[in-house]
Amino acid sequence: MSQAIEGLPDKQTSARVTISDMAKALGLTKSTVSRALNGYPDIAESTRLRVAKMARRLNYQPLSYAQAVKTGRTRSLGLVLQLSDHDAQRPFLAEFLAGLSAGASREGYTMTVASADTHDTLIETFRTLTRDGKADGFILPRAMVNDPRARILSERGVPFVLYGRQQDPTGCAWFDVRGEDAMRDAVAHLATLGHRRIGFINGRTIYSYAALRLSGFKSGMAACDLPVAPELIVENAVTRDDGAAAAAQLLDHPDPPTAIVCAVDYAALGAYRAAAERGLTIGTDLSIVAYDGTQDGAQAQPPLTTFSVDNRAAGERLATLLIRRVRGEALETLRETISADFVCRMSTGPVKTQAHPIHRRLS
Amino acid sequence: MSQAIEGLPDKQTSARVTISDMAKALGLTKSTVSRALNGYPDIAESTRLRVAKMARRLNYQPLSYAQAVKTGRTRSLGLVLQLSDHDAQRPFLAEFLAGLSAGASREGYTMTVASADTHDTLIETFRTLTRDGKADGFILPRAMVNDPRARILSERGVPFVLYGRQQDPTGCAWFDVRGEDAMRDAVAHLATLGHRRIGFINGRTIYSYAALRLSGFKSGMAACDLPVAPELIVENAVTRDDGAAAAAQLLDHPDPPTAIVCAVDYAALGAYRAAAERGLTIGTDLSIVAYDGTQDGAQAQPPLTTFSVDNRAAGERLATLLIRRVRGEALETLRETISADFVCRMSTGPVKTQAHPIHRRLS
DNA sequence: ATCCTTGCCGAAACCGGTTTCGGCGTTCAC
DNA sequence: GTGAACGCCGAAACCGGTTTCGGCAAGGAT
Repeated sequence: MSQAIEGLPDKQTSARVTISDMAKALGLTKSTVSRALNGYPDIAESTRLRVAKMARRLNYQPLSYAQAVKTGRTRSLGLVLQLSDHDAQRPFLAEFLAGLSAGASREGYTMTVASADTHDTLIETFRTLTRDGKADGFILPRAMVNDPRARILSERGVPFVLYGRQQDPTGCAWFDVRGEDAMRDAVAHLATLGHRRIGFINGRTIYSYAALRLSGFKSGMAACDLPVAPELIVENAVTRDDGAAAAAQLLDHPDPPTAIVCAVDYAALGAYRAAAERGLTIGTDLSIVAYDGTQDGAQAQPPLTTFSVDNRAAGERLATLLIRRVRGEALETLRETISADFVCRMSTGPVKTQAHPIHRRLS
Repeated sequence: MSQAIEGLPDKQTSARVTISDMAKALGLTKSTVSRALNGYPDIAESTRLRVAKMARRLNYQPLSYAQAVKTGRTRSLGLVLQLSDHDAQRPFLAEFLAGLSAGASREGYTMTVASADTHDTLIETFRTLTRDGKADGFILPRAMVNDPRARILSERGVPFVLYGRQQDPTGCAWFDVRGEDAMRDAVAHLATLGHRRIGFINGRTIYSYAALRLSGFKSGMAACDLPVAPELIVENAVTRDDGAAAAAQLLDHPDPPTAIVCAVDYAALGAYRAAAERGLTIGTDLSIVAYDGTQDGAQAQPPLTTFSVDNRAAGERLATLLIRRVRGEALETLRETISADFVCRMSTGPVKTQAHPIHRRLS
């Protein structure tokens, strides 16, 4: 099948080194070479070393798809993009993907990515991808509270790692950034600036991060001896428009907050708009802390105080965790979390005592 | 190798249909089945139909990696992300990738993506990816004037398709959006608004799009009988900062432009900043037309008049073109361009006759 | 000395496909 | 009626690996 493509030299000119070449060069059979390379116990340590050395000398690397015929594993990690997420993920993707492929390639793995628009095509994609051995396991970004992807893959016995956590950890490996800690620290930061009436704009509650960040906000309030006002909590805001609407609701309250914690940068950027429409200056009349560390937050006027998450690093960790999972490591050792980095910029400032004179609280 | 992973059912429970199953079900040999499926001429039309029908009934799909052992082709398209592009690509990537994988999966292909940070790792990545049969061909986003990727792949006989064009088309298939037409139309649009002194902020000249867009700008000026002022042309501006600096240079000129065409949305957003610093209102004091159709442009104040490119569609086309290339189609039939869509928003307006009274031209 | 392990490796089957080769039965020309 | 050509399919080799099985030689126990 070496049908030369018109105008191009034959691909086969740079011949690959096969296991038979190795065997010939070593005076062994290919079965021995294979077992030596794969760490079988019935190979003498001395020949194992000889084989390894020769492999390095000849730059031999087994063809993953030739291996796959027998083993069923192809040394590639799957990622299925969900296009319905019109909200976030967009700016993160490049960094995230770079991290994933870096982590994968370090172990000789590659990333295969597919996409799906509807829920049905999503599970169908997982089905065909695993059936056809296109991926040995999957990265599942944006863990949901009841994640259908995790359920399906568990049923089918396909390894996966979540970006995000689950209440019920059975069957799940994961990596996550502790957003709840960030929300707690956000409240603490605002409290030291004198804010006592603090609102919270949460992200989509279908995702598991939302519950965590809300709990972090609440525990932060409790830690500062501040009451949590249910009327100052809005959920499911992830876009600028969402954030503007949510912030409008908070700011139009008879007893409005002097500060808002947002679970998502873009919601905060929407809050900027709502504030501007009401003649409030961010950082003085209204303080805002968000979470994500997007470029747009840094570029905003004023620059957004937020918690930055390193999506590249997350990708790297997820890839290595998944590889370890594929290799059979136990779930318990495959759960990691890290913290987000506080980036203090200009959207937070000391509370303005006379900010809302009419509705001022007497506490 | 069916080592059950702890806590998960065995993957083999959902047994695949192999070509031997097909052969048995049809009372044929697997060689006949294979040739029937692959369109060999020595198979009776009647049996070809029987085989095809059975394949559909049994939902048979040959294992790509099993095929690859013989054919060397694995039905996957490669994409290598260059992390050095800290500028654009970021927001496009999700849409672009979605388009790629959609186009690929329609033909039974998958996308394998890798990343590289330096130039050396870049070519090394291509080398190993092709050597190990991880991809049958490559998508090369952001064509450069002298593209090292195209050179290497041509030498090695590996199929590829450029996103962008080349002056020397030999050996190259491509897809591109005609940015030069957009720049021409941008000038025409500004000219009908009365602008005569128009600046141009170009993108990176290492990329092939820059020369095209510049020529489009110039031909647009010529078509409107406007002189091209070399002092009003700045190149290599792709970020906000770049754009701000470039716009500053133009606006501080003794005879400043009343309108600026930007080859890149983000540069235009930087120009917004430079204009604001000089007390100029975008849309009245200074008109700006850009190109890309980013979200940030739409969100800007005022919303940016720009040319929107459909990166999802581009990805789809690129994938199908590459597949056709891999299948051996001639290069000449594998070159496509489309036009960008003009999105008229608020950053352009009629020229203000007394905009810069002191330096006003007497033309 | 014999028997049984044990360590170590070769032989061969196997995985799921593709591709070459050869041969059978018809059909056609002469 | 015979030979050649052709249409169609089976048999078998092959691709580059993995894995099972068996056997040889050395060493230890008896």
